[in-house]
Amino acid sequence: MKVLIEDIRNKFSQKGLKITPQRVVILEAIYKLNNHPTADNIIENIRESHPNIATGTVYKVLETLVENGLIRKVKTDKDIMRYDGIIEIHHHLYCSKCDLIEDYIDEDLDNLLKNHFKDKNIKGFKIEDIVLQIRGAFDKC
Amino acid sequence: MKVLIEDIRNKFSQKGLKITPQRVVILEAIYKLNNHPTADNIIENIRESHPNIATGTVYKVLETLVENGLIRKVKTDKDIMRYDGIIEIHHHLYCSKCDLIEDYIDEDLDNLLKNHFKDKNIKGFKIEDIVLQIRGAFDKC
DNA sequence: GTATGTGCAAACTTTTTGCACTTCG
DNA sequence: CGAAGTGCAAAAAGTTTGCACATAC
Repeated sequence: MKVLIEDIRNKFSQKGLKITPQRVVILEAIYKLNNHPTADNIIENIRESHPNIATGTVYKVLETLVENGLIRKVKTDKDIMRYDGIIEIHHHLYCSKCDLIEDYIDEDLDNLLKNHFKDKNIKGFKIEDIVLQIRGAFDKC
Repeated sequence: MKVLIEDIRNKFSQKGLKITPQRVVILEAIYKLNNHPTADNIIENIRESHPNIATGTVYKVLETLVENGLIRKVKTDKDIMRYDGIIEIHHHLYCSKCDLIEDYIDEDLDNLLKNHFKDKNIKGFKIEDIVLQIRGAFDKC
């Protein structure tokens, strides 16, 4: 994934967020790592270029990014939070043998779901979005 | 939900697990609470009848139950683990306004998915099960 | 009787918080 | 300059661990 700093700066501006080196480097790391990193993965990754960044800052920045829709939290059944730089709706393949979570994009599937829930609505509940957790095993694992 | 102690005891026996009062009361609590309780919800619930149970024991029992397929962990984007007493495949409605997670059962949907993934398989990945995270808002919230 | 399970308290991990200091715009 | 953001260190919250004791079978 090609990551342009200029794009990242624009995203912050569009949301009215101040552009700070910490925010830029954190969002850049999420895009580069692009395998649903944990806060720790991110810290490790940016320590090279930014050794003085504080853990608290990283968590605060991540929270800000989530609130502003620049990243998403990924649901897992571990007690470590993971983050996703892709904000368009997509699904996740969870490996049952290791911690790998891969993205899965499938427009046919999204259309299928859209049609299904157009006919059949859930009473007392208004759907905002649907994400599939597809659990299984990667051949490589 | 009617919870029969005898059923719970049988489940433990079938898995070769010793029947202890702690295990019985914990599984019973999960069935009774049936709203995807946290470890804390469970402890609170059983303290009335079982005031001396240790936190560590509750976590160990929960882990044993998960390993033996008697309960499931529920994926959330909070850092608190939640548990589900329903082990058959079903989907979840996540409220975007509060912490409510409701079960959603839809056989038509399951058939739709089965057909979709029969035709279209994901290369390098063998699907074990699929759970939908349906995010939205309950009218009551 | 023996393998398995529990209680307890301490430790560990991840995340949050408060406040003085700094920086962006 | 002023509002917003950061660093730091302490603490909170949730979970795990190790070991002596207790219990199920």
